[in-house]
Amino acid sequence: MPKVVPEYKEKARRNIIETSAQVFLEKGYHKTKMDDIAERLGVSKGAIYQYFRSKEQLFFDVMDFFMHLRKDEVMSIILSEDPMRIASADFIGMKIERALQTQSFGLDLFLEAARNDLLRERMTEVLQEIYDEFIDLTTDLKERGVIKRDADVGVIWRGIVALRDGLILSILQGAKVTDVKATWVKITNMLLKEVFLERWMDEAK
Amino acid sequence: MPKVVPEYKEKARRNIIETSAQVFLEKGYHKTKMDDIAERLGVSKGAIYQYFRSKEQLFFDVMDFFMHLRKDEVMSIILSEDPMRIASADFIGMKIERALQTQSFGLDLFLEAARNDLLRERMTEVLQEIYDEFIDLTTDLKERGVIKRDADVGVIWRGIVALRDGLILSILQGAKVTDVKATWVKITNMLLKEVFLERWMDEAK
Amino acid sequence: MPKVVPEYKEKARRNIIETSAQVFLEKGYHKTKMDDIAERLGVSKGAIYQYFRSKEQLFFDVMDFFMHLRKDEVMSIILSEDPMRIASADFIGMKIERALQTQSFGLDLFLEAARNDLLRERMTEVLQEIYDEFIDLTTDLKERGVIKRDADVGVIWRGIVALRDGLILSILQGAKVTDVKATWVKITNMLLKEVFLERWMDEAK
Amino acid sequence: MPKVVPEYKEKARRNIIETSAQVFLEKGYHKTKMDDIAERLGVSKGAIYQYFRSKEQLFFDVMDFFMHLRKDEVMSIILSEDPMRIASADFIGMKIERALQTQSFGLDLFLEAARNDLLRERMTEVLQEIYDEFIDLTTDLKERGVIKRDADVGVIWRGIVALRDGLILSILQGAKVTDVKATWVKITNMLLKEVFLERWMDEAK
DNA sequence: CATGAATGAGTTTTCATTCAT
DNA sequence: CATGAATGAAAACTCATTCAT
Repeated sequence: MPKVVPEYKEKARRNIIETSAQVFLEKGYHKTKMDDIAERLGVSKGAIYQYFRSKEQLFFDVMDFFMHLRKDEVMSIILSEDPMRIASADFIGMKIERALQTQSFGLDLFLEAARNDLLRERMTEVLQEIYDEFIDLTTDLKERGVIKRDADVGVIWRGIVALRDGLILSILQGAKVTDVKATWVKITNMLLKEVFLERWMDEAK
Repeated sequence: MPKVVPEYKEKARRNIIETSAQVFLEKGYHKTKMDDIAERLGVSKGAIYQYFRSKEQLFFDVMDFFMHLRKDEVMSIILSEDPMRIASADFIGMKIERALQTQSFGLDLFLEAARNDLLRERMTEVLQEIYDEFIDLTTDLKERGVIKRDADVGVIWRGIVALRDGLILSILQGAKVTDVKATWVKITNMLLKEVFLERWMDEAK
Repeated sequence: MPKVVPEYKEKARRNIIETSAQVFLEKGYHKTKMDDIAERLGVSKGAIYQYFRSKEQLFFDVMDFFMHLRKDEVMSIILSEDPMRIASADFIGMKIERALQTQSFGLDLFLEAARNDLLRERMTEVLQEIYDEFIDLTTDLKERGVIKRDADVGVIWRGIVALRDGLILSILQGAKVTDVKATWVKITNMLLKEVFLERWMDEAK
Repeated sequence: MPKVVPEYKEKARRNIIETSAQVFLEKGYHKTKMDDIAERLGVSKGAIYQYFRSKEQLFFDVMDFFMHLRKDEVMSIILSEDPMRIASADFIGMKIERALQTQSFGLDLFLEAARNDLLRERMTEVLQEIYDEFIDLTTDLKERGVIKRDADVGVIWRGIVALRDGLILSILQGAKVTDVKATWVKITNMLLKEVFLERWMDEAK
């Protein structure tokens, strides 16, 4: 490992954040010990403190990382050629799998973050950013005749996101995977029909 | 001699559970200290240990209490004369208010519970109980012509519950109350229309 | 030990302060570990934290204790029937002995305290209290013809106190005990002659 | 080939000592981190370890440096044409200013050193050196009729040094600057009168 | 030689749990 | 039974020192 190059430090930071993200995801914030993270990284505890002032600060930066992941994820879906694929069993299936693996899908981390004023503000900010880009996009799509002019896309989109999170939560509470998948496919289809013009939907299929 | 002691003990247990539930709701599981609970109860820490082996056991029983609360709540809605009131801004408004007050609405407690094998099983059980009663009820309603014969009520119900949880989560992440209310009203209406016969819905209004 | 009586807690606090004072005196603030104090007390570390929020707070209270000790000491000398005994080899001898035992006589603790704004203020306060009582007393002594009307007792008193502290410091730096004693006797005699009327000094002898 | 390397090394050592001395003075021994010193020097931590085995060894050498400073200071005063200037408000004023700036005037460093056997011995040694030179000088001055033949110059000198240190300490404990200056001027004048012949003192003015 | 990232032993602090009163 | 002081096993964080680059 080249330690003298200037980029090294930034790379190391990045590495710590991504590894910590994994561990936080698996064990939750409170059950994750700095020792756990250090062990996973294969370094000593002290090394982490060279990059992050405290566990709280590390969590802060991990959450920032998660938010950007989420944003990128949402954007990539919206901007994809086939937004209808959201309404597939596969789409939710992937989420479910990750939820079952990590026992949380990060929902508890977001809830933990919601208890912190600074992080809550940051979350609101990112949410707004996503929403703004989303609205720009849909305005364009309305003009191009892809989605209905009178559709309240904000409502539909918020509904889809909430449905996803709520269903993930139900999975964690023991709901059956098949039930959850069926629910997702049925309801997202209903919601998307409210938004997309018939003609376009047929083509998408 | 009347053996009042066992009854007293049960009452005391109950009291501890309900008070602990409050505190867990407010502060989350990990941030709640046995001291906090004892203080809220107005008793000494030692007293709690007379009724519960450990903090974990207490949490276990508190979660059991919560699950039954949830079940009762769901049942009372389903059995009410006017199931359509679910699809009102007021209904979700109440939830939102509580979420904002407690910073969690208990979602984090359920997630914490999901990490515990025993509790997760228990949750699945209760969920199934609710579902079974729900199916009984809807079979009856189909026969009485209140809801459509071909409606997949399971999907709709799961969707509504997931939507509620997901929207609460979005509130905690900083979404605007008005947006969330609008989303709830719009989508639950869509979902309920899928289930109830037109005629009945008009009457309900 | 009766633990339920209300006075117990105050007694325990007192005990911790006095024992900590000893240990701080012997090892200095930074080299004293909470473990050291706990061990000397014969209790666990945790017990100390039931009475003091932090090591810093404990130090604060220990310094308060020291200041009152100092005040009482000064007062008892001033109010004694024979203030001239200050100017004796025995008087400084006692201080020297304690300084050699504790390697500091607490001077380093006062210096440590001087770095803390709150403690410095508190020290100034106590100093002023001592000074005020001192002035009251000397005004009375002037009227009763014990000390000279034109004597600047403030200067003399400050000089004596400074001399004591400075000589203690020199002892810690390796000065010879006999030299220090001789210095003390000679100079304090000079200073007191400036203040007391001849007649009275003869009597005192 | 000129062997400049060893000279360079000595210069570097010297530089580290002087800079460390500053930092130790400002923050005290325990609160000074090797990082602080390295940063002030503008070099890396590792570089310091090329010249000093450990923080303790560095402190040792810094104290040696301080002792020589003190010795030089004392000697320059004694050897100056006008020893009476010691008894001026300006003289103590300078010390006070530095004490207030550094919050210690190094007293805590000397106390810290006093706890170390090796350093205490070293201090005693230097003290003795100063004292010996001092006695040589005063013997000469007695013969030249500058100071009284029967004066106990050792006592007076020790008194003055102790007074200085004691007053500095009182400043750090919150004593008023004007009070301290007045005390210094008054008492040093008294002490010097005991030593110098009248005639000489008049001239000095 | 210089660098500064990494180490790891130590230190403060917390808190569920116990147990003498 | 109830109390709450004491316990002790963590856990976060610090920093002098080392060593690969």
